[in-house]
Amino acid sequence: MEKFQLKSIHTNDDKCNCDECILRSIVISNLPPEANERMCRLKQEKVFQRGDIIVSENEPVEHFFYLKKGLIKLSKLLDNHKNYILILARPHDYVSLLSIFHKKTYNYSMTALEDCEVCVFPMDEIQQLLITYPDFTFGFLRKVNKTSDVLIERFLMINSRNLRGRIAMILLEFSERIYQSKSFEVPISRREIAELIGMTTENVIRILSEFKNENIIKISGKEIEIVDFEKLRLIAEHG
Amino acid sequence: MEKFQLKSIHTNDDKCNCDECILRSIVISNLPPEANERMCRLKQEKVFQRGDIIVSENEPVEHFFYLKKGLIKLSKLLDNHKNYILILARPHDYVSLLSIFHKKTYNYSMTALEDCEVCVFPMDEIQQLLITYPDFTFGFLRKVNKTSDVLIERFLMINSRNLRGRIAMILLEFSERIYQSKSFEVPISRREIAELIGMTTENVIRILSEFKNENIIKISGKEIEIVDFEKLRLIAEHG
DNA sequence: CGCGGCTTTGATGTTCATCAAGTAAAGTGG
DNA sequence: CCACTTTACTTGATGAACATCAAAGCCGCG
Repeated sequence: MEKFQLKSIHTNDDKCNCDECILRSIVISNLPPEANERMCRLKQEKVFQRGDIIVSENEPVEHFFYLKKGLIKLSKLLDNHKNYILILARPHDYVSLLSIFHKKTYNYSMTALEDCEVCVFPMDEIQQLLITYPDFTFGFLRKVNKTSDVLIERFLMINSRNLRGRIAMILLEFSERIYQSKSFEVPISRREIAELIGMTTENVIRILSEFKNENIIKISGKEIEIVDFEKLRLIAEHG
Repeated sequence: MEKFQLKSIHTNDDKCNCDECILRSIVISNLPPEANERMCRLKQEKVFQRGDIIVSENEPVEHFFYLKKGLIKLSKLLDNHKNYILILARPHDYVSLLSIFHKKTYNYSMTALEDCEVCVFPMDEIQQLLITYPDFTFGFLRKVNKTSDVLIERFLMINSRNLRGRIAMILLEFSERIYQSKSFEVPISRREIAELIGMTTENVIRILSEFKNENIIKISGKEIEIVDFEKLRLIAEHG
């Protein structure tokens, strides 16, 4: 468990490229210019490397994180020993909004699965902005709603399917949502796949092998190529 | 499936008892008086009877509902044939906030499990209030965050437990969270219990019988009394 | 009174976790 | 850089947990 290293921080006060920022364009679309400038001044850009923990469950909420680039996993420890991965998230996904407004500590951990660029804002300043600009708050409200809906729907889907269906789902998720490519390098271990879709590591491996033998996918190590989308979709649908 | 009957609506323009309303005291604590009055004017109180559908999945979002009194179930149809109950909710639980700000249609159905009193506000007026009073929006933000956190945690707990653990959990939930009593009348059918904790009706019944034979609970029909909280908690913990 | 939905119990088979054991890969310290 | 340890991956065998199927009793309702 590598902890977030101070050395990996890299602040760029010189150039502010917030104009093209997704955060700005989506959450805070129609804010007055001075608010944008304020956001921009508050912002610290940090770079996290694959494997770095961005935030840890139970740490005090002192910053709001916006994932600008990269891929992260959102996870949670349950019953003090079992780890669950809730979802893998890309920049648009706003998982960092999930519970920060009602708890003083983070409810979930965020870990970088690729090298990530993250915008970090002091939480108290964000709260100040929320009070000042209702549009801003409203944008957050929408995002928070959407984020949890996606999570909930995913849970229901996963749990209503048998193991083959779950593996099919996650493979399609990698291909379509995360990488937009029929071949990709799985960013997590087999054990983590298991934690993500609620099954054992052994069965993850077994079913991946089955799919390989049925010529649905090709595997070499972490590299997977989807060969037969039709079959995979059928397996994912039926459950 | 009884549909929401117009006859069951009952508007009380005469007396406005919003002063003691939980919604007001929690979400909109420090609003100026004129905002409270506005909320009060907008409000329609409606009464739903046990079994009434308060809102249906996929209906357009035109109202914001606040459960003032009673008990409801939040449910969702998946794959067009399988029904899932997400959670049972009491007035404080704000499940009506779940997805209304990012979709034009309701994402979940709400059904009255007891006779319910519900405050209904026109959605466009709520949005107006949100724009006008940032505190109001911020209160919502906190509640939305909390609501989804509760749901997510519950999902993880349920799915990490075996069937006996799940039944134990739900029994404790009834006793402690919903009724605050060691004996209660289960407000849903065995099949609905199954839909709530992801198992089959038969096994719900079987395990309830086991618990009865092990002198953990007493059952007569829908009436359940918890006899041995210790054992039940052990079963719920271990999973 | 008969029908359909809810409840209950039993028998059966499938799905899945667990255990075990072995290989490969990756990190660690001398 | 090599021996060593640990972690990840893989396959097979076994049994437990759970869903499914079947059948019957119960109750409310038209």
